[in-house]
Amino acid sequence: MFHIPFHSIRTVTTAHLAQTMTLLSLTSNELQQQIEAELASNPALEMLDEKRCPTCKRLLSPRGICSVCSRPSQSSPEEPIVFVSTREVEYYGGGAREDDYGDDMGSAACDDLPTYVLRQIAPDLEAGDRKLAAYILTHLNEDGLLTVKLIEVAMYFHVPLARLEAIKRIIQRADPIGVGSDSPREALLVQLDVLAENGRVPDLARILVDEHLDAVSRRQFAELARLLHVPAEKVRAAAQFIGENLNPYPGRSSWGDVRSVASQQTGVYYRPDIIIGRLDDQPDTPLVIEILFPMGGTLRINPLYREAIHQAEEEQKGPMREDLERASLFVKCLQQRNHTMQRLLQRMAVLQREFILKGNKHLKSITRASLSKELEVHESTISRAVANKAVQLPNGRIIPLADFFDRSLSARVALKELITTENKPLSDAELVGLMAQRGFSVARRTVAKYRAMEGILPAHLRQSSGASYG
DNA sequence: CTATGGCACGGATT
DNA sequence: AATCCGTGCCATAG
Repeated sequence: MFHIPFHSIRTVTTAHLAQTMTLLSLTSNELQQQIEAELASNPALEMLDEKRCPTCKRLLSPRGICSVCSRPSQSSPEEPIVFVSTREVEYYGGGAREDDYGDDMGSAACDDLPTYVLRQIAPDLEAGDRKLAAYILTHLNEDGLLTVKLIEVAMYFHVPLARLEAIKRIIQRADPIGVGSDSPREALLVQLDVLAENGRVPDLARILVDEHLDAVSRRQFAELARLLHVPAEKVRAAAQFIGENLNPYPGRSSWGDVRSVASQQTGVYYRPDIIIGRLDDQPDTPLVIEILFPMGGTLRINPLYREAIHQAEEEQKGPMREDLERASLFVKCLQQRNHTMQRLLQRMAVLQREFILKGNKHLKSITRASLSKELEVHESTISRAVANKAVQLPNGRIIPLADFFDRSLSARVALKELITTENKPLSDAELVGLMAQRGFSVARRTVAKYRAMEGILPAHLRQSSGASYG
């Protein structure tokens, strides 16, 4: 059964459970819609203005306390700070309706991706440019790449090419970064630019992507090293960086079939629901985990409405009571959801600290079941809480929350390392031995599967990446 | 004969 | 109860 945290046991109805469960599995933008709908249909609910912390701009708790700035004297940096926040949720939710986006979007009732991108960039565009952007966005293929030439669009609309190029540049920097590029190469370059602004990027990466993408994907590191007059090791490192941080097909990062497409699972994802950062961006400080709440302000029951019941006509009282009941249920469910998410992430951050800070290699395989035991909730609660949510890590990467439970990720990373540093192509059977040494006991067949997932060719088709003489 | 990929089964996960 | 994942067996390619 469903475990309720002790302090919130009270009027627990089945409706409560059902609604909490559904709310739990919602993304923050879905939650936003849910809340908006509820707010619109139920007069007993009201949204208080948001109050923000003057120093860090994060949302204050109803009592006016900022979770970050006035945090209790943290005893250890291991303990993460977890809180619900609205920071950085900058939807163009205001006046934007679908019909603002122009009429020429074709019959293709836009997939998620075009609308999603358009929402982000709409505020940055003139009204006229929005139409152009919408047009461009409807000509993306499933990989998120452009299927028309800008020059054609320019002729079609009779606008200068430069204007379209400017729009394209804006699109490319929107969330699945690199979306709207002409080629995987261009997408990668944009991603590199953006990453370079936020952090360090191997200097080789750019030239590799720009001029030698083919060779990189064939893993001809030795030749590249010779060509570029740099150590092979640097080439490998840069190539690895590219593989881990960039995604040549920005569109493929949508939910669902992530793992089936070989080597695409390290993609760029959509808007995060959770942001993990470090306090003041200092190393060795507690992790700050923000569970994004899609709307500013605090949701509560309208006290005036409660008053109004007493003065209402007798036959009105019934329906009004119901409204009130629904409202308080909804608020409770929301609190419940936030509470669960907080506890979940709190625990998760402790368990997977290494992974969060140092990357895939350090992922511990935790199962949802084990976590549910620790937190004393039902397994399905964890499942729902984890489903369909994206986390932004301190290094800026956005991954599905479910990746925290990937049983084989660290094994795959190890495998990739083995292969990229091999001197002669190793057969799957040989890899089994090496993997065992590193603490991964897997079957030969499984090595083959991991290889496939990472998009690594079988041994006999692999270029020797070490010295050409064996 | 060796290295791989396909299919299918069973146990774990959801 | 449905689905996913690791693995064993077998066919096939080199």
